[in-house]
Amino acid sequence: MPQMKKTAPVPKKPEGAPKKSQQPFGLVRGMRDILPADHIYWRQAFEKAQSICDAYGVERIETPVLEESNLFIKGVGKQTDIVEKEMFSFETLGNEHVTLRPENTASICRAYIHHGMLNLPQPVKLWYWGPFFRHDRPQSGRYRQFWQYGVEIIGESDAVVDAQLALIAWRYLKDLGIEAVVRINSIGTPESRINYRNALVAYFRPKRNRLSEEDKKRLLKNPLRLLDSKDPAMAELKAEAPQIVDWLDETSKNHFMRVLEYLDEVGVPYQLDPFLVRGLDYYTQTVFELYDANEAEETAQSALGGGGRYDGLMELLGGRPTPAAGFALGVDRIISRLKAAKPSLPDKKVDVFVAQLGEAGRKRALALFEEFRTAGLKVAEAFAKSSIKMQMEIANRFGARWTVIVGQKEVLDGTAIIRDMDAGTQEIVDGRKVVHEIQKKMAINQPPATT
RNA sequence: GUGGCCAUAGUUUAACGGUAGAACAGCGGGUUGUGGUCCCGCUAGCGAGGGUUCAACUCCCUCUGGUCACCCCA
Repeated sequence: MPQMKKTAPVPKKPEGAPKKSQQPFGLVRGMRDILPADHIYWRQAFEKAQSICDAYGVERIETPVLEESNLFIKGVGKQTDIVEKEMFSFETLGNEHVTLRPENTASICRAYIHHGMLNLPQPVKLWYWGPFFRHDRPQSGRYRQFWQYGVEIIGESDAVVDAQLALIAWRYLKDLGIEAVVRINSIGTPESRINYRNALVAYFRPKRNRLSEEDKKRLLKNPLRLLDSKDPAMAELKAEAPQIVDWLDETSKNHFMRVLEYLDEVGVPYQLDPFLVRGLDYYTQTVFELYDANEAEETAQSALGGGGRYDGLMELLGGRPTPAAGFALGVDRIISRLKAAKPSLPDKKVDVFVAQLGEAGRKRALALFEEFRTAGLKVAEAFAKSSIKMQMEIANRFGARWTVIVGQKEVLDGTAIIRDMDAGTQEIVDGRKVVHEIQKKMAINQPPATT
């Protein structure tokens, strides 16, 4: 249970004063509620993810939100920002050191090893959708609990997989109406990365007095990060800086070329970005990020997702050496684009509203509702309301095409009233055939099925 | 973690050194069995704590939160 911090003693309320109820609870920093109004978008995004994964033979996996801290320290990399300052870590009552997952790739590799998935036909293709946690400072498009949709393809080293992943991510966004551009680069093998790193340091060290304080730190700590410095003075320095492509071995170069060829073939727009390095240690070879093509400049939060190959991770986590690649997309950012593009999606309208009057009418309506529902119609009600006026108002709010009214009189007569909500006309029909009557009307009103 | 800006009902907001108006939403009415318009009413607020002052929502400080930028990422 969360404990309130002990502060100054709460002053006693004067006797007889109107008791002010407790201060309402707020949200924990960086957390947020996703309200019903937004679920139209969330649902759309989720269903699209599901269908595209089905189409590509990618199967769903969910790993726990809580993992051993060491999994991430080892998997993501001790030196990374994620591990150094962004993890929600704590010790359990059983003295376990656990962490709320900051990303999913390490967990999925853990699951792959744990369940012996190497005995499955390779590659194993998995997708996930769920919440992740990073103790970052909240900002536009950045929350401490955020959602990711991701795909991992494990057990295949061919370049076609890299291209396919970028394709799936790009295609997914496009199907949702978001034009994205893939920025892509190769960082080669761990060896070429180290060589390149040394070359970078050699290049920048003589120029270190021209670097910002921030960049000086990077030069010492993580020289690759110098490449995505936003310091304008860096622009010219970067232009002359060695590029990693020149440090790739033949195999890596070849691999990268093939990825690009495949992307050309399927028409995925990409930009070569020689300065793209990613913040997680496990990447090898191909790395890519997806950006909103309509966002003029790379503003802070325009990255919609990223991914790449991580051939060394499985072994690092104690499994057999297994090549793998994947991507993750930021669902929250996608949703905000969706909302911006279509501020109001039409509410799902209801076919029929069942209105009732009097106790007998209510009983009949209860049963009638079930009849409609079983028949597969979208139906709504407000049984708790007794005024017909109120019910009509609610029916209207539901956007009901028809309202079926049963009151005392109709129950006695064995009839029901069908009101056409658009025309404002109504007719009396046989109470046992209401559902059938509505279905007949729907058939008339519905245009013939599209081809 | 660092810096700028901000903080009034559920939401968008107004005003004032002497304790707050509005719009939208919500709820209820406009005679008892009928909606979308219109009219009326009701509910609901100064983020928390401290200081200055006769008096603070209004000035000052701290905290909390939001936002934007950096860092980094999704």
